Amino acid sequence: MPKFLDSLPMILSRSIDGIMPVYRTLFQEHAISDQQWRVMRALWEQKHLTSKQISEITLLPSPSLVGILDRLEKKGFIGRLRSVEDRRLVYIVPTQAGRELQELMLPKIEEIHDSFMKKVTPEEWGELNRILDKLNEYKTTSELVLGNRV
Amino acid sequence: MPKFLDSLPMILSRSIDGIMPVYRTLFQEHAISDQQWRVMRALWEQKHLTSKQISEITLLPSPSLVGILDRLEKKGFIGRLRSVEDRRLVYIVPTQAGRELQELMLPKIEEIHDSFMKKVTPEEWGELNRILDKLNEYKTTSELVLGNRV
DNA sequence: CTTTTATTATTAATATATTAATGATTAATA
DNA sequence: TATTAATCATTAATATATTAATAATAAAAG
Repeated sequence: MPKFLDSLPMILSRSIDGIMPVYRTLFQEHAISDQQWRVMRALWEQKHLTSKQISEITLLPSPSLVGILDRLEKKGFIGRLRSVEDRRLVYIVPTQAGRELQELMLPKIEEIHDSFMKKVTPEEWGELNRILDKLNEYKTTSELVLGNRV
Repeated sequence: MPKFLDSLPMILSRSIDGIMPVYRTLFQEHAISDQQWRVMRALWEQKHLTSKQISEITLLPSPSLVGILDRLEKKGFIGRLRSVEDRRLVYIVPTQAGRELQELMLPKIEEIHDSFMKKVTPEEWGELNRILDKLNEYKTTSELVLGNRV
């Protein structure tokens, strides 16, 4: 009988609840939210992205993204550009102020990341990734055939 | 230079995004939310709890809890009882319908839990918990003295 | 005993998540 | 080509998260 607090959703939630405040201190210094930073961070690695691509990269749901992008646009960190080849697409691009924010924040984000990496060995970090991947693997064909439900 | 997608918040978010839908199918069959189930589940293990205790156990923030409890009360799954010894406290108790819901859902929740447990070895499960705990350990005194920021 | 401080649940304001639906546009098909 | 189906961004409605504040009550301090 697994205890509630030891269930998979709870151990992951506790972990996130412990980790995010460390980042959030930095976010608050720049008056942006977790989600808003996720978008800016995604734009760092690939200069311009459609709304849908951002959703896939950041894991932020499309309907939420509309408001998040609205607020980033209002703050002057991004711009929206309607595509001419496919008029359904909207390209999101960082503004000058957006790029400055990225360059200001990214080093500190990496500092925080490093501070977490120092808490575990590289082997442990690899194990963590591998185990989480295993937990998220889809059921195999044989399991399906045997009628096992998830 | 750690890639955005390999950062700690992102790997945990991806994991949760992969795991919760499995539970959510069950939740939807009973027309309750993740959070509403968390509260009912907490009440299973300890028959009556104050709002604050529920918040600590479920990791749900107190202000959110007010609405969550409102909706559970409206659905007839819980009741609120003002304490007589300390009139600041409100005890939350499952109703008959609430207990029936718990008994209906808990076995299936445990089935889902078991299906996840089958994906990893007991050693891996232990490792996962241990590594997550390590990542959430507070900085040591020596780190603080050395001026290392998190 | 009175004033101050803490605690509990709650409200308020804003941001985000979830699910379903929609308008505009493009791709696929008859 | 005309119609149908698919895609993208968005809206809408409701639920939850975040942060700050508040009313009621209790505990602590003077």
